[in-house]
Amino acid sequence: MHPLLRDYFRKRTDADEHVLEKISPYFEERSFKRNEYVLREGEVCKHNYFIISGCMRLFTINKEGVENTRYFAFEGKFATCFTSLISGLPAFENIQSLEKTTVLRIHRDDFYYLVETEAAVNKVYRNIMESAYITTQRRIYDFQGADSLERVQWLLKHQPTILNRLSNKVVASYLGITPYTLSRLKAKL
Amino acid sequence: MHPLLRDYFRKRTDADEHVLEKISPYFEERSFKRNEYVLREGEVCKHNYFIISGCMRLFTINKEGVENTRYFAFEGKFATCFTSLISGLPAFENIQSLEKTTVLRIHRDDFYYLVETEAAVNKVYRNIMESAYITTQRRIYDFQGADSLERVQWLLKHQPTILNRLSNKVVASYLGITPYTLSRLKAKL
DNA sequence: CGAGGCCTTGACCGCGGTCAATGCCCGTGG
DNA sequence: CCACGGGCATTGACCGCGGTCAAGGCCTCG
Repeated sequence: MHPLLRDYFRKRTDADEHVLEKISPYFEERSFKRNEYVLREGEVCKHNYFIISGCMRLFTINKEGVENTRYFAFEGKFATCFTSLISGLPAFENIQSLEKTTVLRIHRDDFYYLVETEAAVNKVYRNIMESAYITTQRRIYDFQGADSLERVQWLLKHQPTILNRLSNKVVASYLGITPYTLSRLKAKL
Repeated sequence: MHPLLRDYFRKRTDADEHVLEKISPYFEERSFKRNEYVLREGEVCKHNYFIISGCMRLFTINKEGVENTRYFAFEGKFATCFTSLISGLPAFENIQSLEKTTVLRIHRDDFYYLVETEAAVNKVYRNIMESAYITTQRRIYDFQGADSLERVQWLLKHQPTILNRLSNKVVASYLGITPYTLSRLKAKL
């Protein structure tokens, strides 16, 4: 089992080496180029991706073509479109790699099989869902009523590396403002 | 076990009568008056509430005193502050009954004990978290970039009863607009 | 070297928030 | 039974934030 994934399980469960080796074969390594689409809106999401290196984003595109980024996943995090993975319905979200990215992916059928049969995976899954829920709620809470300046300051406080690592366009779509406004605000600071 | 709660488990698990009767004693009945606070920001949320009759809302108040309602729970739904229940940390959200409300509540310690030991409760919990996550994501998606008129139309389409059952003030805080704007838009339709 | 993509910056303006005034509904108490 | 008061809904006037559009510059890559 890859050391990053081993760490992930070790931090969240008491799974022993035997269990980890049992889980390991269900994951397979894949690579994506910079800006490659991993999942497109309308497709059914078949995999859960654990990121070894690089970065992905989960985002939607509304009917006017405006992008809204929900989530950035960096090394050592899972990324998938849960709304599709859970339901088996077509996704309304896209997943895109923002850098050259290497992942371990697990098929949804295998994943949910393990959730049902392996306590460690059940626990990790619960932990992922809980974290995703809390993070989402927290972000809504922090952004509600916040103007554009406050949103940028929020990012500086909570995820400052993002501002340097990723393009203005992508960051702006995360903050719910336009790249123009973001550019003006960066100039001020 | 109360028939509404029994239905809830029956729809989501294959738990038999024996299991349901084992779970049942962990729930206790409570009532709340109209507009009573069930949980205040800063308190730790100790219970998960299953609503038998009436209605509650989960909401935050930002530093300017503006309310933001996340979730309405009606009969036959669970309501709690998960961000606090999961972490054991003080809530940044409030829970308030909007009508005279009767609930079955279960203590967080009992609840997580059952999540660990009873497959049916584990499954129900997963189901709740998944639904909460999907609902939140869906709402963000539908609201992103939507102007005030589109938000009201969204509510008419998805939860039309809310517009009659609850006050403008509360509905507006759910839609992320002011009661003034909501009032103007209702006049138009 | 040219094309395309992104960043920057200025000018414009419209949506919706804010504030204030008024009216309505309803519960409470004299 | 009526008078009073508080809370909410309604509506008009105002205006500011931030979105839109356009132009220009820079960088990268083929």
